This record gives sequence, C-alpha cells and structure tokens, in this order.
Amino acid sequence: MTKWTIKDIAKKAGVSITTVSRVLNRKEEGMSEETRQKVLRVMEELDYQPNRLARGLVTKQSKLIGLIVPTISNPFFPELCRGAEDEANAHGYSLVICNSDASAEKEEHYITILKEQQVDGLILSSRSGLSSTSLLPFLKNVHYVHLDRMEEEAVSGVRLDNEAGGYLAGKHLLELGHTKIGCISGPNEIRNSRDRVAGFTRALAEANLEPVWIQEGDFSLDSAYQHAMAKLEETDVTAIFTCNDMMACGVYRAAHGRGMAIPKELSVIGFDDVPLVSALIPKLTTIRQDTYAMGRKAAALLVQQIEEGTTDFAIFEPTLVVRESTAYVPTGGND
Amino acid sequence: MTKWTIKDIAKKAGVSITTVSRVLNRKEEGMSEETRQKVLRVMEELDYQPNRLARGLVTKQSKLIGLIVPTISNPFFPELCRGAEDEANAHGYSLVICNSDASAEKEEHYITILKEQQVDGLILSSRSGLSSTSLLPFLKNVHYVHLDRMEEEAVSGVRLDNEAGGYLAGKHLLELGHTKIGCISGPNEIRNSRDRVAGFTRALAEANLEPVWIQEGDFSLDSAYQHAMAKLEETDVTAIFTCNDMMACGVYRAAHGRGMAIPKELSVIGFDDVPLVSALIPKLTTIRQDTYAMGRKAAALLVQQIEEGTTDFAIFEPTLVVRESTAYVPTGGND
DNA sequence: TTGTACGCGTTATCAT
DNA sequence: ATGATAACGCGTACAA
Repeated sequence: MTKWTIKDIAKKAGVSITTVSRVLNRKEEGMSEETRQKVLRVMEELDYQPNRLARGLVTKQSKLIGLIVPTISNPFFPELCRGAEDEANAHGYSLVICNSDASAEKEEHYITILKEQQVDGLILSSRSGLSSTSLLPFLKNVHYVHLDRMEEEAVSGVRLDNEAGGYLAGKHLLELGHTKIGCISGPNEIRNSRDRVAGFTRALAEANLEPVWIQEGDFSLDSAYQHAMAKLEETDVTAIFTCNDMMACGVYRAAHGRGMAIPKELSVIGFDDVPLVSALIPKLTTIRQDTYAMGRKAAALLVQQIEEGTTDFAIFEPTLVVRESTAYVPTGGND
Repeated sequence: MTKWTIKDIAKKAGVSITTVSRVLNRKEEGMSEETRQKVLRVMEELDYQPNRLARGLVTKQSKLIGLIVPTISNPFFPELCRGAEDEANAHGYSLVICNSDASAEKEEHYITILKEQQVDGLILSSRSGLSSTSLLPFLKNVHYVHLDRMEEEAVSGVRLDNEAGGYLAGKHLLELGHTKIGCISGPNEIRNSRDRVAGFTRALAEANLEPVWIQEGDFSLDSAYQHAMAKLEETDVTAIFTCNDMMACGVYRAAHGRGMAIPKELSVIGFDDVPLVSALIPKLTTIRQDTYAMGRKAAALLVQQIEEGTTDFAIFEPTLVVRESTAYVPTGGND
C-alpha cells in the first residue's frame, strides 16, 4: 500500500520511534533482545524501507556520488564507470552518471544539479574546455576527484602515465626492427594525446630516429582513415602508432584500401585496449590501460576523501599487449 | 563557506522564508517585482542552491530515476543509457545507473537501494533469472517500465519487434539468392533470441526452406567462433545469420580461419547494429535497432507514468542495414 | 502582497 | 533500556 515510516513501525511494535531508529542503525548497545526482535519482526512484516532523503537531511549525506563523463557511448568509458560503480557500491554509495558530451555548459549544468541533489562527491572524467580551472567556481563545497581527463595535475584523482604508454609503443616497434614509423595523434589540445606522442618520440629519439610523419587525428576512425590513406601513398612506413584504438581501426581500413596486409606489410599499434579490438582481424596489438581499476581507484579515493578528508593522487602504468597486428619489419623491404 | 539555506536568504533579504520559497518555485503570481528582485539578488550573491533532499521530503519526489542494466560494458547498452539519460534530463530527472550483471540478487539489491533513495521510478533493462515475475515483490510501490529485456509482455515498457528483425534478416539473405543458410542463435532461454530465430525461420519457411543448421550460442564472439568453425567444415552454407553483432565477429574470425572470403564466399548478417560493427572489414550488414530512441522512449514512458499515472507500451521496428558483408550467392557454387 | 506555523521521515540530544 | 523532542531544509495551508 502506502509507504511505511519509522512512526508506523514504532506504533505497531508498541515502542518509540527512537527505539526503531536504534535497531535501524544497529546501535545494539543496550537494548533488550526482546524489543529488538519485536521491532525487526514488524519491519519485516510491513516490508519497511527507510527513507534516505529524510535520513540524508539530518546526517547530511546522500550516499550518492556523481560521475561526469564525456559520453558513455565512447567505448573507453563503460569499463571505467563499472569500476567506479563497483567500488562506490561496495562502500554503500550509488552512482549518478551524467554525460557531458565534453560541453562546458553541460558540465556546469550537471555539477549544479548534482550539488542540488546533495551528492557526497563528484568524479570528473570530463573536462571543461581546455582547462578544468573554469570549473573551479562550481566545485566549491563539494568533494571531487579527477579521472583520466585533466589538463594540469589535480589535487586528487587518478590518471594514466600516458607518456610511458607512448614510450612502450615506440619501443615495441623499434624492437621489431621498424625504422620508418608514422604516428596519428589525438587532438593536440588534449594532454593525454600530447603525452602519448611525447613518449613515443622519446623512444624513437633514443634510437636516433624520429617519426616519418605525425598526423593530428581526432580520435575517430575516420580521421585516421583519411590520414593513413594519404600518408600510406606518399611515404613508405612499415609501422603506424595511433593514439587510440578506434584510429587503429581507421588504419586497418586504409591498409585494406591500399591492399597492404597487416602485419605482414604494415604493423599497427593502438592505445587503450578497448574491448572491441579483440574483434578485429588481426587482433590489435595495443597499449592497455586498466580502466576498470582506474575507475575503482577513483571511487576509492573519493570515498576516502569524503569519509576521512584525505586527498590523494594515483598514477597508473600502462602495459603493452602484443597481439597480431605487429610483426618484425618486412624482410626484403625497400630499405 | 558553508551551504546557505532558504532561511539565510530570507534573513539577508529581509523577507520570510515563504517569500523565498515562492520565488524559488516560480510562483510569480502576486509578488512585488521589488522583493522578487531583492531575493534573487541575495540568492545570486550567496550562490544559493536549494537542497533537493529537503525538498523531496515534502514534495515526495527525488527527481531521480533508477536504471538497471545487465552491464554497461556490453556495447548494446551505452546508447540505450544515453537515450534514457537525455530524456530523463530533459524532464528534470537524473539517472542512477546500476549494473546487475544479470544476477537476480544484484537486481533485488539495487531495486531495494533505489527505492530507499526514493527514486521516482525505475527503468528495468535487466531480467531476474528467467522470469521477471520474481521481481514483482520488490516492485511494490514504485513506478517502473521494462526496456528491451523482458520475458512476458509487461504492462509498461518498450521493446523491439525481434521476430520482425529475424524475418528481415532471413528475407534479405533469400533475396540475395541464398538457400543454404546457417544460424547461430542466442541462449534459448532468452526471449529476444527465440523471437529472432522464429522470424528468421518464418522467412525461410515462406520460401519452403529451412535453415541448414541452427546452433545455440551465448551472444559471445567465442561461442559463435566455435560453432562456425565446426559447421563451416561439416556443411557448405553460403550465409550465416547471427543473433547479435558480437557473434558475427566470431563468424568473421572463423571464416578467416577457414580461408573463406566475406562476402564473396560467405555472407554474414548480424543483429543490433552496435557501434563497433562499422570498424569491421568488411562492414557488417545487420538488423538495426535504434537503442538510443528506445532508451528515450522508455524514459519518456516512465516520466509520463510518474507524472500522469498513465502506462503505455511501445514496440520498435527494426530495420535492415545493408553494408558489405552480404552479397549474392556465389555463382558457380557447388549447388 | 507577505508571514506564521506545521509537517515531511529521520537522527541525535537529553531525559527518564 | 527506552522515550520525548528538537533539529535538518523546504513547501504550503492558512492567516494577516
């Protein structure tokens, strides 16, 4: 029928609401097992559920955590959300997920909404424009951690060592004997992308090499396809590093268009290790970031900040996952 | 500093809390523009944000909608969530997303939590075990709609006409001249899967044909790969229909393993049209369901149910998306 | 046009 | 060991 309140339970059990509240909050100190059981029975019988709004009003915690991502449709984010959710849930929090489409207005809008909802904290995996600084006014009076996307070092949050990832990719190609290597980066205004390219060129520099070319993509399959189609004709590289997996797909398509076999005639290495890459033929060699773990860690840091007031920062190390899209530099190549 | 309340605004503006509450709720009827502006100025100045917990306690609505999906990592769900979120947000609701991993316990757990959070309604895109009936006790006193996954017809919700989708797939292959067709289904206990196969066989039956074989997969790439590898050797089909896109990827891999070219020697048609399929080479022909629209519709129905008490059901029609993985039956085949 | 006072469901303080 | 009762921040009859 209607929703029962603590008051109903109290009346039906013949006790005061204080007593009911006590058994609810497991303050078992001093309380006859008899009344305890009596109250529990009535709660069971009426299928009573406490009202968190009322509770939150007095305890000042909603047990809600807000998560803002650019868009969950980007295959990079689902795992990250899962991680955050699992960890949050383990601590008794629920996750309110918001997609900002990387729009500053939407971000600000959602932060406002979430604060009104009295979320206990925020996980920001989006970024307002080029700098998160502009969000600062909106982030007053609320705990938050950054996750993955951030321009400058944040006080609290988690990110990947993107530079190390780029280095891993470069090193891997080098070890396979490649010397003529191309690179399709992400947008230069995104720090993650810049770092990946930096690591990549550092690896080549250590071998006294430099990329034959670096094209600026936008993380989309199509941008990479266009660049690869053009460059594959103009130049003769034996390997391409793309700053995410989606763009590696674009290179696959371009190679197919140019009649080049992967990895026999062209090695391809991506970045992220999103689930879809295992569906590619050949399976994609890539730089893996453990997004699930990063999501969990972000939530853990946030909960810690909420409950203990401590802030911390974590940097994850990427790993090289060798699959089928990279091979030793083709022998008999026109070196 | 601290969070301001309606009381602070009232005091600072020299009016009563009632007045503040009035301007807050835009009850502009009868109120001097002067005091109105005064209050607004103070709210602006203090960067006041109403507390939805307190508000919800009296209005009895949290402006929260719960969404339960099996797992957002399954590429089928992100778009669906986006749709639901966009629509919910347009109506002033925020979305609490929960992943049940298709576990009945988790579902029940989340429904309980969400009800405690006083969500105004639930979107259920998961299913408890084989029947949603078992969830009924948990769904007392709460508005909800079903989305996509449901065993029997629900009172309110949206789903795809899966039978029609299967029919479309069968018809398409028939029109390309195929007569020897295999099918890899999803788990038989899932209604969506059964319906797809039913539509598919109905199409063949209309041409006095029947599938050369039907193998029961589990929606995973690997299950389809195993089945296809085996059947591609035993039998000589010229086309395969898989009940989702992921399994089509498995068939791609098997065809590759058996040295068969798609679509030249083998046509493949999938189901769902998840984003990843555009990354495949060749691009996958598939039966598309507009998950974004379905998500929006589900949220719309729910909001309608919450705000107007009306319940409704919507059935979406799938469409055939012809890409590159299906072709006319190979000529000179060993008929 | 504006203000007073009560209630929403719960926790917390202080009695008993 | 248990119970009144005052908050929590807001909306809303009802009064002025």
